[in-house]
Order: sequence, then C-alpha cells, then structure tokens
Amino acid sequence: MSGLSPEERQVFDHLVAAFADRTLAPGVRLVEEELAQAFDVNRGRIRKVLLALSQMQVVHHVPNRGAQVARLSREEARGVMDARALIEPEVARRVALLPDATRAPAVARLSAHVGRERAVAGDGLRGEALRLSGQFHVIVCEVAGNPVLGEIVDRLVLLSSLGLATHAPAVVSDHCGPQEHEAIVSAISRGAAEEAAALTAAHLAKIGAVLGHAAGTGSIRPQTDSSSGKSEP
Amino acid sequence: MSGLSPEERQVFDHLVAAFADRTLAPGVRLVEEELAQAFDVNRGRIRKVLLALSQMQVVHHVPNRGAQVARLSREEARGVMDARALIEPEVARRVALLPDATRAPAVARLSAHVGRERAVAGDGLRGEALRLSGQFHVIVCEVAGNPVLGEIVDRLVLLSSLGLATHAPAVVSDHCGPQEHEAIVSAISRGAAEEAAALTAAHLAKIGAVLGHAAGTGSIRPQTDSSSGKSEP
DNA sequence: CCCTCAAGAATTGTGAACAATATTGTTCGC
DNA sequence: GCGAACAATATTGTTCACAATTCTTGAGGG
Repeated sequence: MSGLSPEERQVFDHLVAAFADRTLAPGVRLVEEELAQAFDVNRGRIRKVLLALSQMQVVHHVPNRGAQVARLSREEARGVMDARALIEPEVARRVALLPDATRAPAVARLSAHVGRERAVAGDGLRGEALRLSGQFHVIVCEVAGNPVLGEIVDRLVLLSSLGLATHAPAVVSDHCGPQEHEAIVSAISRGAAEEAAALTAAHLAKIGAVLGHAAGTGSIRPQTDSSSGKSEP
Repeated sequence: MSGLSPEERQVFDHLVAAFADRTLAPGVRLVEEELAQAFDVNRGRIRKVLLALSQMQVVHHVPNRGAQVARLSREEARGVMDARALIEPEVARRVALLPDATRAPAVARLSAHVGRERAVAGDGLRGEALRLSGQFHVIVCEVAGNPVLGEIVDRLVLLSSLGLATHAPAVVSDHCGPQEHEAIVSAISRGAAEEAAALTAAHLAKIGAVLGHAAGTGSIRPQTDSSSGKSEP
C-alpha cells in the first residue's frame, strides 16, 4: 500500500484509526475542506487519501456528493466475515506449526499484544480496546511471515469493524475480550495447530454471529448523518 | 473497488488487461503524459488511475520519478503464491460442496470459460490465453458466492502474473494449459471436494515452482527500461 | 578513454482559481 | 400552515500554470 506521501500517509492512518475505534462511525460524512484544515494540509491531499480509502471500500464515495464512512450492508459484512473465516484459521494453524525457533518470538509478540489488550480492557478505553482487538488478528498474520496475507487481513479486519459498527453498534461491551485471543496464543505456543485453527474459527464465528442470519434487527439509523464528527486533529 | 469515474475505470481496466496479457511487462515506465494522450483523457485522470494501481501494488510509484509496472521480488512473488495457495484450494472445496441447484450453474460457467481457454490455446494468442487463464481462478471465487474473496483473488492473480512475468518471462508456452483447469472443474462438477482442493493446490504449486526456492537464476534484466511500450490506445 | 560537472530537457508535484453540482434556506401562492 | 419554485450557500470536480525534481546531454579536465 503506497503511492501516498508521508504526510498523506499520516492522514490516512489517523482516519483508519478513527474508523477502527469508532471515533468516526459508519455514515459520517467526510468533508474535504474540514479534513483539510483539521489536518492542516491541502485539499488535494485529502482528496488523494479519500480516493485511497474508497478503493479499500472503507469509505463510500458518491460523485459530487462527497465521501462518508462506509456503511456495510449485512450481506457485505457477512461476506467479509466469511472471507476472514476462510483465511485466518489456516493462518493460525500455520503459525502453530512454525519451528520452535521461529515460533518463540512470534508467541512473544502475540503475548505482549494480548497483554496490552488486557491492560486497556480494564479501563473504559473502549476505542483503544477495539483497535487493539482488531490488530491482534493482523499480528497473527504478520508473525506467520506472509506480508501479503497481513495486508489482506488488515483490510478485512477494518471492514469487519465497520460492519459491526453498522449492524451492532452497541454490542461491544465484552463481545471480544482478550480471553479468546489468549486461548489462541496459548494453543499456538503449545504447537497445537488444530486447536489454534478451531479456536480462531470459533472466535470469528462468534463475532460474525451478531450479524445475524436474517434481515434487519437493530441497525444504525440516522440516514440524516448530521453532526460531522471529526477526529482529533 | 471504486472512487473512479467510468472514464477512469476504462483506463484502469485497459491497463490491468495489458498487465495481465504482458503487453505491458514489469519494469515498463508509465509516463503520465503519454498515457493521457493515448487514452485521450486529462493527465489528472491518469494520475488518479496510477494512484489506484499503485495502491494495489501492481504499479510501483517513486516520488518525482514516476510509475512503472511493478517488478516483484522473488520473495514478494512467493508471498503472493503462498497466499493464493492458502485461499484458493479452500474456495474450490467450497464450490464443490455447493448444493446441486447452485453448483450446476457454477459448473456451467466454469466449463464455458475453460472452453474459451481451449479455443484460444490452439492459436498463437498468448496474451489472451494468459488473461483467460488468470481469470479462471477469479471465476471460481465468484461462483463460490463471495465477492470479497473474488476481489482479493483478482488482485492476487494479477500480482502473480507480474511475478511470473518478472521471474519467468519465457516459461509460458504450456505452463498452464487448460487441462488442469478442466480437471478442477470436473472434480467440482462431481462434488469431489477434496479432489478439487488438492488439484487446485497442486496447480498453484506447479505455477509457483517456477519461482524457484533459491536466489536469482533467470530474471528480467533491463534496468534501462528504454522503449516505453504502450498499450493500444 | 573515463570521470565530473553543469546546462537543458523532460517529467512529476502542487496550489489556486474557476466551473459544476448538490444542499439548504426563503419566498410566494394556495 | 403546506408545498413548490427559486435564490443562496456549500461542496465537490476540473483545469491550468508554474514550481520542484530528476534525467539526459555534452563539454572539459584528468
């Protein structure tokens, strides 16, 4: 992922983080001029970043009507979770099958991350907890040694966050505490490949379950996306 | 994938097709002004398209030095094939496990495509054959009913093409005739899930094998990417 | 003959002004 | 009051000129 100058990349990352921690919820309008002066860059830069985000499908861009944080349909969200369910258990299995010398640092990194998750879970830092929770899955891919998969899962995790934020905005209190991540790391550290894969699959299924199997129950309402929430500049 | 106007989308597709059929080989410079007048659009449009392509990592963009068709390192190419090897066999398995009512049209579509592959294989249409060959794998994902995976694999297939073109520019004559695709479709049509998965895995392994296991043997040379090959305007 | 360096050309990057479009607010008739 | 046409505002889209950078070419000196 590139083609963006460091300055633009910074804006990009800020926005992505804001999507991940729900500072910017699905449906929120992203006005170019506002963002431009919030980040103190030219509007052209913002346009580039917005284009990049819309290509990742995390931002919805309507010609002449601007951009807004993507609001995933249930079907789209399920597709994303389905793709994750296909990829991630297999990745977890691979990490568990890594030779000890390679697996040790991998486990160390995962443990450290889960530790951080635990730390913020106690406090009321919901946003940070959400962000770290998603990041866990990306780290699993990274320690698997395949950056390509890492980038793919990175995007899928972000899309999942948006999907969940769209269709289950409230169900977050404890929906994905660090316990399950911890169990996965444990299985990996023991080299229990099948268990790691199964736990990952179950974990994803649990997350995906809130998307339900039928049509609308509780979804985010305001078509009138008034208050143009912006992140901290 | 969006954020591009129809006009830009057309340019985008032209370029992608040219990458897939090796009309534009890795390392070829993509000069904005040339492309602009070749496609008869503004330079700004070209810049947008180039940005989109560079975010897909199929184009390499160096600040102030322009864009060129991405030249994948062996490691990157292996990463791409590795990701495909993780995803595609499982997708094939799923298609084979589809209920008959759903599987029938899927098989029909796949068969039709393989038929087209056979048709062009006889002639000297190397480029078209390459393009169709890659497209087969995307269609498998599409009939699996998950557009998300479809897009992911679409990009991975394109990257594979570039990786192969970079590191095995000659090995194409018969490296991936339609026979193997035919065998996969056959397994799917019989509902032989494991066989479909295994055949797909073997197929991908065979393709990936030309990337070798060690460092440089025969790679594309000219750092001096002179002749700025352009596609048909 | 090769290397270094400078001038020129080619290419990309940036910003601002302008045009096009959509949204909001207002007035008028009913 | 209510709704529709119309004006005002806000936002996005496009274009152009120019600035910044890199690449090329050729001359000069070793």
